[in-house]
Amino acid sequence: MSENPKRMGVPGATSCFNCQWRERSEWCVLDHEDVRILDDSKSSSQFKPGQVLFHQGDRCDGIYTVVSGTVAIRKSDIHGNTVLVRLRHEGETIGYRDFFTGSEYSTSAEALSPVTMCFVHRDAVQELLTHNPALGLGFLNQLGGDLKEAEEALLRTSRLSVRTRMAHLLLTLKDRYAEANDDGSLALRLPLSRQDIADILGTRAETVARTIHALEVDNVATFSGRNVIIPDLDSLLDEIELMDE
Amino acid sequence: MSENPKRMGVPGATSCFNCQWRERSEWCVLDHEDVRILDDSKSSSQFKPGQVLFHQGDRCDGIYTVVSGTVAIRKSDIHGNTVLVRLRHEGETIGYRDFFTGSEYSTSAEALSPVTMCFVHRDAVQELLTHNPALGLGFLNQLGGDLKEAEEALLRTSRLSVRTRMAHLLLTLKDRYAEANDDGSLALRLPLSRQDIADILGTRAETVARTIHALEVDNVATFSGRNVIIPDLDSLLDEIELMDE
DNA sequence: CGGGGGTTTGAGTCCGTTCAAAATACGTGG
DNA sequence: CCACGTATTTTGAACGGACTCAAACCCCCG
Repeated sequence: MSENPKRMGVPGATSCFNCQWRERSEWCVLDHEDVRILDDSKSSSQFKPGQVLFHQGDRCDGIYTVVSGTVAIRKSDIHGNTVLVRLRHEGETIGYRDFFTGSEYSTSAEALSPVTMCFVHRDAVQELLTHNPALGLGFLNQLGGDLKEAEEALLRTSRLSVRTRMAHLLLTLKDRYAEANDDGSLALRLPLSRQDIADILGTRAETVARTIHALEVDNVATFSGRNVIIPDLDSLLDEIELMDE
Repeated sequence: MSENPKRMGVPGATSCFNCQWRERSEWCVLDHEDVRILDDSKSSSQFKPGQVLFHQGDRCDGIYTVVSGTVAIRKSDIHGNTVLVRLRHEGETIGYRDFFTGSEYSTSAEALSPVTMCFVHRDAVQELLTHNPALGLGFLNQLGGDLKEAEEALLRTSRLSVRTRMAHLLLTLKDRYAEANDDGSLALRLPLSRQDIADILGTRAETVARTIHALEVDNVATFSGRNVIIPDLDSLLDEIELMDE
């Protein structure tokens, strides 16, 4: 988790050449020459929690990659109501859908924690894409994964109860946020408000509160604010059962 | 609609060079040389209504394009329950998501009408992709569009009533299937069973029947089997109203 | 300490589900 | 072409999960 303590250093100090996140992203297919192009055109920046990386409707001029932190992708309707669509974490890319399909962002992005981002301008992306067809395949793969997730979310939302969906959400969040306690239980701090949870589950904040209460009664998970304790992973898994492959 | 009556002719008789569907698909970016590769490796075939093009779990060895007819994409869970995920029509491509993300199909495809398909083997796709980066961009664009649709469907399912979603479905189907009557009303024949409609809307067949009844009472649409008449498009549009951009 | 947003709780209602039965459409063979 | 068996569709009645509106509560921060 921390073989390189300098990864949180000053943004400008990091070159794409030795960026460990690049190795794990779709940018990993680039050769030396192309990495130089990437390095020249990328700019990185930091955001405080609550800060907005871009707004829905803004011109989409390139692609972001999360270097560290958690980013919320939100979508707002005509009434100004805004719903959380998904989360993005370190190593993941942001804004590439709009980059490939339209000229402006169809969502907004907001930092949920202190966040470091890298931005690659559209010209550079375009150039790299023609240089290296494998890069396109990387994005194709990424986009395909997102589509798969969206389709699964659709099935979950229309066939599973809020309680089951809540359990499923906890299960996915634990992979990224949970740490094991000595007694075998799991502890995690949610990056989300109750309203955000409601948005992801496709329900209301009140229902989320009630569902959380129900899970506590059955000792599946204990909530205190954003801190969650899962005493036994198995009982959480039992909540699922009826998922398709 | 019919400047070329021969387009429904024997599959083998059509070359990619003068295929009007190619012009409108992501294959349109290919140059003369690449079209030859495409033409050499493509094979076309016909399917009767109800016939399956491929099963979930089959090896994905290439990409299909619909030349004519309507294809249903279905997903089945472990219990064998199967749900309709989406429809694909002439000019659209099938199976490219699984092609780019995995090695086997995550869905099944079934002909809903007499269907003619073209199949391009993975080797040819791979070759064309490296020849021509623009082809990758085409698929990127396609995939991005699918993702956008899936996200919108997700929001609709979790925030709109079944009735509103039904109206929305009719609206999208009319674009492809409806014909105007002399009295200004629209007539269309649904390619879907009630159960299929229920799957798309994320509800039950019984609820679909009741919703249809309700729409008839309010004179928004009249159903007789799979035949639908929409007396006034405006009253159907009124059912929507609360959609986001 | 006194807001003020996010969260929880309560009570009542409604939409959609469930299970069951009736009705209709459909395909097949006589 | 009709009769029959099966599958789909419709209807009914009862139930229940999630929503709505509203008030109380609790932190967090100034």
